[in-house]
Amino acid sequence: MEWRHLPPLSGLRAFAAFAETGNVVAAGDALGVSHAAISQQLRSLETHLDVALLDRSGRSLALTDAGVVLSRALRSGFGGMIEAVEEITGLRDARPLHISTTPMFAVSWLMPRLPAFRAKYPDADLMLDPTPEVIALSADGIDVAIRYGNGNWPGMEAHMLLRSPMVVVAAPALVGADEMPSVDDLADLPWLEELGVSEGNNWLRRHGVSRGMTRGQTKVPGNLLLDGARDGQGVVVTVRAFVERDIAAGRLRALFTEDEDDSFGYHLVTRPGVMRPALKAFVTWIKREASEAG
Amino acid sequence: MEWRHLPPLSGLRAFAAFAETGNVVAAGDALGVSHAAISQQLRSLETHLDVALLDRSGRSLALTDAGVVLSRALRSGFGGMIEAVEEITGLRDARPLHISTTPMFAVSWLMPRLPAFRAKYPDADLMLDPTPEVIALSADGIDVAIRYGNGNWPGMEAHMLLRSPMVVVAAPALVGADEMPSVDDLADLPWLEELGVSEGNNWLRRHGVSRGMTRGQTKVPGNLLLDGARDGQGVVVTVRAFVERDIAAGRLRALFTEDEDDSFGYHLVTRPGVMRPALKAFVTWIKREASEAG
DNA sequence: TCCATATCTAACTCCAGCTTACATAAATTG
DNA sequence: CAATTTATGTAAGCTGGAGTTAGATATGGA
Repeated sequence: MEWRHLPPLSGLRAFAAFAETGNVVAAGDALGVSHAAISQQLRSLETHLDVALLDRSGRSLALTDAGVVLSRALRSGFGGMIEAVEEITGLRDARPLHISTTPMFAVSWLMPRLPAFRAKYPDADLMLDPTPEVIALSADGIDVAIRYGNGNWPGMEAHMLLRSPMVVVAAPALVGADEMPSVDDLADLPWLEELGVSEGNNWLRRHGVSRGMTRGQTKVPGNLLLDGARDGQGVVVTVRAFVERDIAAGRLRALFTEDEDDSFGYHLVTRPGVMRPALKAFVTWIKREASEAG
Repeated sequence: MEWRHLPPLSGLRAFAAFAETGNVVAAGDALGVSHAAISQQLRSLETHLDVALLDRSGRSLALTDAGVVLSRALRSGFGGMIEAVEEITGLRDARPLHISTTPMFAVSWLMPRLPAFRAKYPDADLMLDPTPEVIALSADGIDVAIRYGNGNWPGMEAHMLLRSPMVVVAAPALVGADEMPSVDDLADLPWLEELGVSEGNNWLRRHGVSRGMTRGQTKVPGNLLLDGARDGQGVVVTVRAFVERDIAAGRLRALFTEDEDDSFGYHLVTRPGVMRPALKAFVTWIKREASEAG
């Protein structure tokens, strides 16, 4: 280990806290010190490394490219350390299982099944983080994440829970029951989008759709998205499995189904390594639950 | 990030250095401080966490289970930080590519091919670490490892270079040219083993052989192993691909070939993420080299 | 232009973390 | 079994890193 290359650790800690919070005051709060302390540490770290980590134009600080690289390493580095400390001091056992998922999956799949888990493992405490952003598992104390994708998360282990393509749907009230609207028609219709990052928005971005159609978009909270679609308030991009029954019942029409390889779907994403008992129980349970549902 | 759970960083650093070196004096040298400083840091870390990290019975310190857990997290945590710092300060580009491999593979496969790489990329500096122990790539600044296994390294990306089972071989001079020796006969023959951890020793351990046959073992440096086998000095466990020609020419006889699934072989093991240019060149080159050889 | 909201700087304080020197304890050896 | 070697532990004092407070400075928006 090349310890000589390791800068003063307090500077790294301050920088990591700043990168996490985005401003020096909040970083100071996070570490329990004053904002001036953070400011000094940031400056001394930059002079020590002789690398610009922060872009000081403007009244707030932004990370440079080098700063982003460093902050990522620090986030996972300190995160792993904190995790290990929690592990050996027993803080981790006492803490509830943190499950990160998207609002869409939480509402449509996970929450209806949770009572069964609670019944089977009454001792396990769960904590759902329905945060749509992709996060580094170890840094935030997340035990397991459930994400839509093709199973390729570098450094992570993924297990398919629900195989399903993306689909564009709308209520017959909006697009009519018979004729298939053309692409141009779709662009003229109102669209409902989920707030923030979500499966649907990722799909739109991947297909470069969002740029072309700035008009007629309505941002709604994820849990209201499907209700809005059924209600004819707009066109929605979502995961097919969640609207299968609506389509069958005629409440929604599938306007376009993504014909990707069938590796896309919701995956259980965990870190390699040993799992604590509560996590193991949850993972085993959800895998069985998924295989029975599929 | 739960910064409250992070102990004083100097204590963690001292502990990591101690875990790496195994004694307080060497740890002090590594960090450029006195042994007393390490000793104090270790003690204060233990009292801070209220967890026994060190077993103080005997005159030297040993890690407890909790200590091992923590040290692993620290090793990879600090390692990643150092790596990121080297990255953004440009120290990394200047440094030669570090390739960790086993002596067996280095001698039998890699080194004969290296001149071709040098000819193609004269600017790239290489550094072979023929260390048999499995190491954490990021902590020691290793860019890529080449290891025998089934491709399952959690958190790593593995690419098959040379598919081959293990085989037990000996010279006809030792076991005769015709009759196949029985298992009991084998136990009576002298065995050559590589020093330290190696593919062959791992195989022996996996099969529980080493315990039963303490007599007649000779430990030799890896590069002399095959010469000794051809010379009739003992029975050797090795990777079949390296003795294929010796077997065909009658210099060695295959006494037993492992009939495992064909996922076993030498793999190129890298960390997920972006590679620096020199590494990318090497990886591309060695993959092509391997596919042409196979 | 003024105000709110940021970050930066200066001066001062203090204790974490270091060094040196000595103590202690366990293996090793004659 | 005492002497020696080789570890780690402890004490005491020094010093600079890391923090605080208070005030300066810069930017963006009303």
